[in-house]
Amino acid sequence: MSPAAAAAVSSSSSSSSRWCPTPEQLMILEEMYRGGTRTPNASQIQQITAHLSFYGKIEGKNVFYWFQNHKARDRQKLRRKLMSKQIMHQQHVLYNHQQQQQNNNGPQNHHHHSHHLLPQFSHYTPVGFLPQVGGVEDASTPMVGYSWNHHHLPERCEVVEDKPMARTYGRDWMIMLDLGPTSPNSCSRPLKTLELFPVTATGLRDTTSTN
Amino acid sequence: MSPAAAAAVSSSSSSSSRWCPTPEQLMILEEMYRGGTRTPNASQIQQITAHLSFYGKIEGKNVFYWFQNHKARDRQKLRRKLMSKQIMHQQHVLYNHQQQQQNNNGPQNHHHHSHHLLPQFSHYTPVGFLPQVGGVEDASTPMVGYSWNHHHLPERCEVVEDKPMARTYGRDWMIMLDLGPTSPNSCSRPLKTLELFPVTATGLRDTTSTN
DNA sequence: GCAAATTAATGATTTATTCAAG
DNA sequence: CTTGAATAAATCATTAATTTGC
Repeated sequence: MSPAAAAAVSSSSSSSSRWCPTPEQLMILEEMYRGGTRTPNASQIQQITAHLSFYGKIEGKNVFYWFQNHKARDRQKLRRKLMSKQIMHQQHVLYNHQQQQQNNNGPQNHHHHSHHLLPQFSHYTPVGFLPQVGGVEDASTPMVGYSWNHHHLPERCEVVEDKPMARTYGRDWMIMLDLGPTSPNSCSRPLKTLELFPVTATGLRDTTSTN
Repeated sequence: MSPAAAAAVSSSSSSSSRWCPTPEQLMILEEMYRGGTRTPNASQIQQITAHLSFYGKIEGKNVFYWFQNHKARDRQKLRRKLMSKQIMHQQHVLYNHQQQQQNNNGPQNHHHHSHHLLPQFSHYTPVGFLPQVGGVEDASTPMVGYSWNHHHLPERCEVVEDKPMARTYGRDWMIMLDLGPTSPNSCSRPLKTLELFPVTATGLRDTTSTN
């Protein structure tokens, strides 16, 4: 899996501060996503990474992030869609309301079941969390927030390998890696022998300011 | 809530689903936090983990999570405090208002400089993010939200080494790990030797064996 | 005193937001 | 404008405190 691994690093340029997926990689990822993969666990990510590394430099975190972002933006897109639909609906209602007030005629077969209106136009749509299993894609069916119970998964959900155990908590995990190429800061704190009690964390100040 | 039913997970080894910090570990972590550490990077986390592993089983992710949670809850606490202060202030104003309406006497030296009121009572206090550098602790000084500019750091901030580049994205990263070693438990928790230690304090904490 | 039943803390995950490279 | 990267907020879940009836 190291073939392309070292690719860009030493050779020309790049050192691109961020991963740039090749078309093949992207295709594969999208296919997997379409196939139902949403939150791959550690081993899955490793596999995927290994697989994709054949087409170009890539790391596990890239895959991790890709799925996170894709999922989030998909959901966001969907939310936006629903919201606009909502707003249109409200406007529609409002419109009809005004119309009715202005001229009380015409049955106007508007079928607004007043229920199923979103909680409210709070700046923060409570859309909540959907279980991350099947493809959420279209969701022409509102089911705004609120929990499901399996069945309901829109056709996709084919081979969701994912350990079928209820609540697949990968139970695996990430650990830090990639300790800064060079001494992160002053020398390498002996690290062994643990200078008993650095009671004052002085050395390690964090930062990551303002974000 | 649930009956004691859950307790029966046979294997003595509880396989504690979650890390349980020993008093020593906790002490050290808190000291570091107090010292200013907020979002340690990979290498820092590794060091810390190494350190703490001397007092009991621990993983990098535990340290990572600990800081995340601690920081978040600190912020939350602070936010709550500010909010209640806000509310009290409003109530105070309201109270005075009513008083004034009811009986227009008494100068009531209430010193409410109407400015310095938070943007508004939007359901979502914009308190925002404080830069996580110095000890935020008391914050008797409001400085509600709004950016600082270094200087102002309360005494702590000594050696800020960390790349001084603005917006230090020291982002090194995590990679997946621990793909279930097939027999995760097994291995008897070697506990890294060290086991022999006056782990003392509260003999009950255990954490050792079986877990 | 002591467990079962509640509640409070807090470890672990997921989701939403934000920042900035290209 | 799109999207990789990173952080913060919200949430879930389990353990420790605490309360309560005996």
